[in-house]
Amino acid sequence: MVPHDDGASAPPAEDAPSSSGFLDDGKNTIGSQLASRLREAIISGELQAGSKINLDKARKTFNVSLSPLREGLARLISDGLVEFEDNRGYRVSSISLANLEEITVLREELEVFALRESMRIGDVEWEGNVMRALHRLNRTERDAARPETLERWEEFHREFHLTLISGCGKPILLHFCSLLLNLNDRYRRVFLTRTSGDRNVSQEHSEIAQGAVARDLDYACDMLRQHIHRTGTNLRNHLATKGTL
Amino acid sequence: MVPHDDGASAPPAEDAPSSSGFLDDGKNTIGSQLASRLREAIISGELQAGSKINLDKARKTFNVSLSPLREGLARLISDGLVEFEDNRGYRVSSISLANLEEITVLREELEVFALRESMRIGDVEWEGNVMRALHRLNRTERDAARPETLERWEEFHREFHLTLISGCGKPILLHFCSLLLNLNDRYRRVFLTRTSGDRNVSQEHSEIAQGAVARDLDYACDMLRQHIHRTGTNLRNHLATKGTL
DNA sequence: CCTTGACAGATAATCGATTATTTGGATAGT
DNA sequence: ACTATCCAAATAATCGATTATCTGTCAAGG
Repeated sequence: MVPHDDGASAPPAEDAPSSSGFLDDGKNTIGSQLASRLREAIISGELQAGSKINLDKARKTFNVSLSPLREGLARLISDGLVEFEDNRGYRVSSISLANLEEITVLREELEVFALRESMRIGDVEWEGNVMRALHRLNRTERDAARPETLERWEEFHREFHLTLISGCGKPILLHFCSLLLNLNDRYRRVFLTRTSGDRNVSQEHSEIAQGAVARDLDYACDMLRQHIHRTGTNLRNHLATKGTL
Repeated sequence: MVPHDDGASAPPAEDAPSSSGFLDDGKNTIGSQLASRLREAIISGELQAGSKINLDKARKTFNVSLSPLREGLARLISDGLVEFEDNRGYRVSSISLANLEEITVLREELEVFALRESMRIGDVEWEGNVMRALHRLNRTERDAARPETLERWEEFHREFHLTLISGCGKPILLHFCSLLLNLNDRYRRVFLTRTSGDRNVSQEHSEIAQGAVARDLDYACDMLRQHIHRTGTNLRNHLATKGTL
């Protein structure tokens, strides 16, 4: 058995190919790396919603050739972050009130359903993963002044929600939830750099997680639904205020 | 230089299911056309589930270059019909009992939810579309001896189910349902060339549609759920019998 | 002044060739 | 015999250049 160097994500050297590293995991091809970079650029708001993606400029910006660029963009289409039309190219998916509301509603339906299934059939390892994800999340500070803490918090937050439903044994459902989470996170990162004053998000997460491992189906599902709903409401308000739609 | 076309080149405008399409195309690029051809090949079972897709062979089979081939395959990944791994290429998604059951369960959840929403907010035009889709479907014969009737029936059947939920005003949800329908249709086309004897599928569709336009929420949803469930059960039985899984 | 059509620049799609990676099999060492 | 290592064929990824398509502009005709 190979020691699986887990731990914190090692900062990948900018351009260091395989030479000495024997543990080169996932992101091997340029296309894959691009997909990650583009995804981050879109979710973080660096690439504005609705804007056109000029292949030539993108090619120069990222110092890659067309083929891997298209490859990367193709994956973001699967993620719902990029749209495409024949002969007309790619553009960053638009945001809108209706879109946000749909995402929220679908998260309430799907994530809650997945949580229920997880509680129904999840095993002890799942419980452990949930508690770990909760702990890491609540131990991570979220300081709007330091962007790197935001990014880290976002990562752990996403991880927490996915872990929560990871016991459901339904890969397609997990895939759907993952997409919705992606879409939702973009709204939060663009419009919400801090938590609304009247919420204690850490406590909300704790309540959900503890209800989940205690297999208190109705309680946990209700907490999760409210959690999602509150976030949706907050986002809607900020979108209405700041957004120029 | 002109790409020489061997005999297989069919008139590309042939399969125009666009009910209202005065603008003929949409399938402009080679990549788009390939996506359609590959999708049909997979759903119909021509390309066996789980099999590897050799790019070189596929390139020759379809008389295209690598770029559009990858383009087309990328779209099928979005559809869940093809899987991909870095440096290891593409393969047709596997089928399994668990996969079938998940698809069925998710269809029951999502399609029924979408139907309810459609009945709640769908307009008169939606009602009309439903009735038209129902009529076309029930007027189309399904003769296992003539494959072209099967294809046509499948097309109308898919169209019916999508139309039924098209009034819900939720594009992402519709997208999810469309994917699930794709995945489900593959099972049916591989394992069920005719309807189970104890079912009257036309009547089932009629009941759903009429309940829908009558806005009888609970009735229509219940009928749809049963309809999906029965299909799932039938498929499971055939899969257990014929399939070597 | 408005419409129509043609031209040119911009942009996307595709190709053929090249480079990188994986995989299976042969070979050498224990 | 068994394992590890290295090679070569197969396969995927990437590149640079070419071809096809679109889009805006401008001039001619009504």
